Amino acid sequence: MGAAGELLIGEVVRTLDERFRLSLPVDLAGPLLAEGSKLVLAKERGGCLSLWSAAVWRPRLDAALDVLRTKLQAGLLAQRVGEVQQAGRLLSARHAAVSLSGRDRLVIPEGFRGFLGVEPGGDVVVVGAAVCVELWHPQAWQQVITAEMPDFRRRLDALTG
Amino acid sequence: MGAAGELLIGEVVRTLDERFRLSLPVDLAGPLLAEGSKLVLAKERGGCLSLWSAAVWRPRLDAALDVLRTKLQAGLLAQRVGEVQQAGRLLSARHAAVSLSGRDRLVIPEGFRGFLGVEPGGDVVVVGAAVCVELWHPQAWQQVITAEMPDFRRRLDALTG
DNA sequence: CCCGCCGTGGGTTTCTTTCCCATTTGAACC
DNA sequence: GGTTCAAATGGGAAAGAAACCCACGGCGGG
Repeated sequence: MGAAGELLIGEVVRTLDERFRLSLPVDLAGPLLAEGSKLVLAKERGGCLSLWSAAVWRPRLDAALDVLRTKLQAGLLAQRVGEVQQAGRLLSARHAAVSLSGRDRLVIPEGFRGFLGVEPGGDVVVVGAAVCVELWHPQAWQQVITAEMPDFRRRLDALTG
Repeated sequence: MGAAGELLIGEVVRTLDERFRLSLPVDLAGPLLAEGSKLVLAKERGGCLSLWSAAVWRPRLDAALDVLRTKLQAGLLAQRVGEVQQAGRLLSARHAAVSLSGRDRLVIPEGFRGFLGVEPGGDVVVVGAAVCVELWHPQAWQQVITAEMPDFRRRLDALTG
C-alpha cells in the first residue's frame, strides 16, 4: 500500500445502468481505493474515460500549480494569473471528483456521458491500465487493441530496457 | 485557506433567470466565498465573464494601477496620455463589485449582459478556473474547449517545467 | 450440492434546482 | 410631498436528480 501499490490489471465488460451507473470489478476497485476513497474521473480520448485515485492524481496537479504560484510571486503577476486561470479552466473540463457508492458503483457525471458515448443499457469495457482504470466504449476499445497490439512487444521491451 | 485555498474546479450548466439571475453550484460558490462575501465580476473575452473573490482580485487591480501611475509620474508617457486614458477607461468598464444573494444567486449587472450574450432563459456554462469562476456562453465555451484542449498536455507540462 | 460472494435492478429518501409569487425598494409623475 | 408604477429582491414550494439502501439472481468455490 505504499505510493506504488498494486498494479491495476484486468479487462472486464460491464453494462451501463439506466441511471448511468457502472459497477467496477472488485479486483480493480479494491486496489484503486487502497489509497483513499476520493477518486478523479478524467476524459482521455473520445470513447475513453480514466479513473484515478485522487491521491495519485493530486500531486501531479499540485506540483504544476505550485510552480505557478512561485512564478506568480516572483513578480510577473498579471500574466501568470492568466496562465493559471487557463490551466484551471481546461482542468475543469477534463476532470471531475467522483466517489464510489456501495458495491463499488460509479455514477458517470453529466458532462462525461456524451464523451464516453455509451447509452444507458450499453456495454462498457473496464480496463486496468496499471496506474489507473480506464472505461472504454467497446468499439473504440476494439480499434485501439487491434491498432496497438502488434507493437506491444516492442513497447514492452522499450520499457524494460 | 490562505491566498490559495481550494482550487475552483468543476463544469456545470445552469439556466439564466428571466431577470438575469444565475444560481451558482454550491461546490464553486462555497470555496469562492471562503475568502469573503465581496466578489468582483469581470469581462474576459466576448461570451465569458469571470467571478473573483474581491480579496484575490484587488491586488491584481492595484498592481495594474500602480504600473499606470508609475509610468505617468515618470513622464514616460507624456505624449501617450491617450493610451493611459484608454487603459483607465477599459479598467473601469472591465469589472464591477457584486455579491451573491440567498441560494448563491448572482445578478448579472446591466453592462455585462450583452457581453455575455446569453438571453434570459438561456443556458450558461459555469466553469471553475482554479483562481476564479467563469461564466461562459455555451457556444463560446465549446469553441474554446475544442481549440485549446489538444494542446492541454503541452500547456500543463510547460507550467510544470 | 450447498453456500457465499458478486453484479444488477429497484425503491425510497434527501438534497438541489427551478419556477413562481409576495414583498420591498427606488424612482418618476402628478 | 404624496401617490403610483415599475423593477428588483427574497423566499416558498414543486419538480427533478442524485445518493443511499436493500433485495433478488447468477456464478464460482468449497
